[in-house]
Amino acid sequence: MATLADVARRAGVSPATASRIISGSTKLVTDELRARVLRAVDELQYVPNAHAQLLARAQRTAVGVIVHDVSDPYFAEITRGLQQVATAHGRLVIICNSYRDPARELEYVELLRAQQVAAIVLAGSGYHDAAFTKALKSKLAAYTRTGGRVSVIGRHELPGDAVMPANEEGGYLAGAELFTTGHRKVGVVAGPRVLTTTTDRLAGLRRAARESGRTLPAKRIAYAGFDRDGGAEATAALLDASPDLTAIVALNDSMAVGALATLRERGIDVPGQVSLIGFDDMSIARDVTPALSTVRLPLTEMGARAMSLALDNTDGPARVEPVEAVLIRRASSQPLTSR
Amino acid sequence: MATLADVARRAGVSPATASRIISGSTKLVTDELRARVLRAVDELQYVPNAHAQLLARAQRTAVGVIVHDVSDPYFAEITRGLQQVATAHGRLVIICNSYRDPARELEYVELLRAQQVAAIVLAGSGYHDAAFTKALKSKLAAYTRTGGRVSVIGRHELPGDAVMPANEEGGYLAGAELFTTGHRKVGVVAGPRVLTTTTDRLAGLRRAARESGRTLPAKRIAYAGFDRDGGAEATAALLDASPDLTAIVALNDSMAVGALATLRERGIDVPGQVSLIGFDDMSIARDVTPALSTVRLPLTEMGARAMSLALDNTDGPARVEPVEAVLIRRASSQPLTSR
DNA sequence: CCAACGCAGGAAAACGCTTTCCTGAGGCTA
DNA sequence: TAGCCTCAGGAAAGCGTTTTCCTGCGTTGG
Repeated sequence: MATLADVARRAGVSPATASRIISGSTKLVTDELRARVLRAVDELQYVPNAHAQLLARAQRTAVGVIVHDVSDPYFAEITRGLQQVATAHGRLVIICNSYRDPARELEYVELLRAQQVAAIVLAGSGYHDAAFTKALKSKLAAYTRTGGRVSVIGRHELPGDAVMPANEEGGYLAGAELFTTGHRKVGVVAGPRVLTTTTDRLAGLRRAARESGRTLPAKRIAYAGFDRDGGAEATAALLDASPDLTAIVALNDSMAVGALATLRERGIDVPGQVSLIGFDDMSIARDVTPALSTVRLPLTEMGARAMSLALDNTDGPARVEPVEAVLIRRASSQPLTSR
Repeated sequence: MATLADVARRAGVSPATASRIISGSTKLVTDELRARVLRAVDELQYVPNAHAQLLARAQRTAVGVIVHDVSDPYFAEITRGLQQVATAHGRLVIICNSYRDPARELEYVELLRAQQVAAIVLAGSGYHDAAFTKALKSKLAAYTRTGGRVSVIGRHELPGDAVMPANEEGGYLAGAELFTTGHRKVGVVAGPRVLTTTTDRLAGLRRAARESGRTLPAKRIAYAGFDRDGGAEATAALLDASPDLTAIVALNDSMAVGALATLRERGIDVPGQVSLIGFDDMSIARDVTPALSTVRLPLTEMGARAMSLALDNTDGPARVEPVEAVLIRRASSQPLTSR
């Protein structure tokens, strides 16, 4: 691997001069030397060692992102927004997949700190796990204390700026849509109960039920993995326990797609026999049949805003940016009365 | 930011000893000192500077991956495989999105080289662009010359090991399925013509046509972006140009989903009036209605194998691992004769 | 004609760590 | 008791950059 010293030697200049030319310092250098150095760079195919640079200039440029899984479309969308803003600012982003493992999440905070990132964005849902939250808090605090910036999507209990999707409100919208149009027995296909996303969305559904004088008994809530197969599985469990459901809310669109598969498999017409509402409005929602009613969250924008917060290092109290949820009516749900 | 020196001072030992304890050297150290150092680490919330470590031990540990876009499900799947293997080997992976911009791809090779990655995996399709390919080749050669490893998915003309999906064969399978069951006018919804993936798959389709004594005239091939909206757009163009098509092949599943949307919009029954075959067998293929016939490529496995190749640094000639394509028959296609 | 100044370029310190090499103390054998 | 070996721990030399500070030359102005 060619080093700066090699380049300097070949060009017959000092490393100092070579460095100045290569990394564009403001200091003036003759065109003559400049040309010699650039030629040497070209001939040696020299690329500066980023780690040495980082060590020498005390300037951190990369940013870190911790998500549950980039290949999950939900996070893919968010990540797209994060990337957009980061690249616009000339920042490299390091993406870490925690695969919903709190321990791994903790490790990644260390790793990003070790990488000297300028900011860390936590894009995954929070956990209901006091010990873990405390540990995470302390690690993040240590990081911010040394000048690192933190921003999170959701989970307000952490230090740093936050982008707060209206999960509760979104759950409420979905619930209200069903309960106010005659549905009484509504099942919920829910993600893991340890995730705050799950509980927040559920809380909204409960509020909607309450307002319509209904309830959401435990047997009408099935928890499973936050993906397609989890949705299929939970829906099967739900239908077995309460065959008389007239509507199902899935707590994200992936699960809703799984629900659709199970319903189709059992020959249950959607929305004829059972109405279905998803959550997130991922692009697949338009493409399944029937098209999925869902609660839209502007995922890409959420990512972009979280990164903007992380990169904007003005002091001051932690900022919280709310993000609105809006109900999208499509073909998979209908009033019960219309039967 | 606490440094190793701070820890050493607090523990009353030399930096050498502290380093040995913290990064687990084989050298023996008394339990007494060990305890003091670990306590200091804990109190100071010390995390070693990864860049300084990298500079000191001349040992590269991260690996780089260049894809078109992680949030595209095709690459998300591949990336999942890449990550799995990398994490199993204790490697950090740096993901770079080129967004199908050759210039950016070139830049990222430099960047990864600067980051001293142990290997670079190129997971995006190749381009038909001689100047670019030459530039890329030379940059990669400079990298391998200094001990870096390169592996690519597809595009065999680059140096290094390769995982070669059977794109041509897959195109052939899709084409044969249609041409041998009575379809004569088959349209193609294709990705950008500069991508080798597009041309390889098309070549397979052409071969199938030829074998059945048919052709694939230019007017029955519509090129567009390799995503859902591109598929919708290309399908519209195709139908306008040739209203008498009885089948369409989309060169990936995202485009197929877009095609489905356009067909539905125009009230054209699938597969009643037009048969549709996609490519890749992404999970969405099962979930649209009708379920999509498609050519399956084991994407996650391809990623895993590419990373394995990249990480296995035995010398020798470049290895090429072929990956088979298999036709999956679902509801979106049927023989023409059955009408 | 000399002092002062401007400016191009180099020497060397610093960044935070690892690791080789060295030191000195203790324990063993003869 | 002398000599040697073992072993814990420290000093210091890197790793590849950047950057501060310094040098020495050529200009300029008085």
